[in-house]
Amino acid sequence: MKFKYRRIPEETIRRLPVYLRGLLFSSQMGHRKISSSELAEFVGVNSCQIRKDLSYFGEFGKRGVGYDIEKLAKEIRNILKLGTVRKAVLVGAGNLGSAVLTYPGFKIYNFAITAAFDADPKKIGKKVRDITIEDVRNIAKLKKRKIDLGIIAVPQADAQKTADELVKAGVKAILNFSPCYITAPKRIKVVTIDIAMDLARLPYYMPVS
Amino acid sequence: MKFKYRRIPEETIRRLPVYLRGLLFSSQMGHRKISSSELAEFVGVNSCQIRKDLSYFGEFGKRGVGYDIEKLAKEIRNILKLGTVRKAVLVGAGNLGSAVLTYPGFKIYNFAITAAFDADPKKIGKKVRDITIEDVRNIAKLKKRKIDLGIIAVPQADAQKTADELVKAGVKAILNFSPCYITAPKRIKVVTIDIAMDLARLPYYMPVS
DNA sequence: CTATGTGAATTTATTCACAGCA
DNA sequence: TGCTGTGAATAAATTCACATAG
Repeated sequence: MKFKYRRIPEETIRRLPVYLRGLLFSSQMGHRKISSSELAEFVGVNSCQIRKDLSYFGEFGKRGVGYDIEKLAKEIRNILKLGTVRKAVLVGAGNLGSAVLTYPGFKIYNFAITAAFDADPKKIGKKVRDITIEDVRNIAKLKKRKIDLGIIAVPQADAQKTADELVKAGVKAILNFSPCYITAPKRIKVVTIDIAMDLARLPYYMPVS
Repeated sequence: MKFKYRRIPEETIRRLPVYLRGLLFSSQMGHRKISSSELAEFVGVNSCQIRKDLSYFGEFGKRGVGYDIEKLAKEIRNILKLGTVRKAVLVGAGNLGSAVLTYPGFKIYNFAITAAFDADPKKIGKKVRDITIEDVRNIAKLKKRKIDLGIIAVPQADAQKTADELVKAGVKAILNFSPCYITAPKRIKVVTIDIAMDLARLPYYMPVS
């Protein structure tokens, strides 16, 4: 790389995990190397987009050949800082929260949910997998446990309050499943996943029938 | 509106449900009208973005005053074609699928999940809410039931096959929760929600500590 | 010859800035 | 005066096109 520092597009960062997923998939199929066009097939992104995205971080391929899958996967993990295990906490152990707690897809990115909280006395004390659900009023005590990530799956009305408490408890980023906009100090990255929101725009694209 | 037809940005469509959610929230707080800057506060989008987005579809506000909340909400519902009830089908009633099935947030967009399928014999025949889980091999029979939307929450390996079957069964759009890219004829809009994917980019934004 | 890496061109999206209406 | 609606300006992202390395 000729080391011209250029601003890295948000969209590029959003796509890197997609590439990583594609690489793992291809690797599981027994492949060792892959071209940008082959990867493009797997992930639904065009090939020069992929090359451009990667070029922000270095030269990872061999011209005329393609990319070594293991090597590229490692590079992407490195860029995304997925190298170390990250502890996460879940707040809100309702239907959606419980699904998140048992979701197997987090492990490959080195995330481990190590604590869960809920406000419902009936849930407090219960065990889901190896996690005992704690009283939401004790979130503050999390601080000692060095948790990097907060996952919010509480009702809309409690979401902002929960976010504030998580920030106080020292999380560095928040994944929000509550259907609302939440704010946090700008050093804390917040990503909101509102499943109804993605649903709501589908009819727009449907033919009038 | 002076009726110059301009291409409507994808991003605008993505934001309309966000505005709608903000309007409903504001309405619940007892407000009747709202300015673009007030709405901007609620939804975390800047005010001229909101005005520009709306301007693609018409003139819905009053200068010097703002927008009538009910009226604007109605207009947005109309643009998004949320006026009629849409039937949806869920395929895959695991943890995530079940959470989707019980998710309360779909109703405000006029979606109703009216059928659910699974491959697991232990689940087939069981009832979740008022839905009886059917055998996944019977998806083809859906065709008669005029379902608009397919929701996929099956393991990665079965996702594409499920999508193909849903397309054959006549769905007009697909919401995919499986962690993989799926293809469909281009008349069928596919939106993928991969919760691990959104998680995976958070460490990038975390300070090195 | 093949597939990468990348400036340049193009397209798409956002923000500015202000005219114009209530 | 206050806030909308919108061209024009700017910024961001994508795609082209090709020189370059293996």
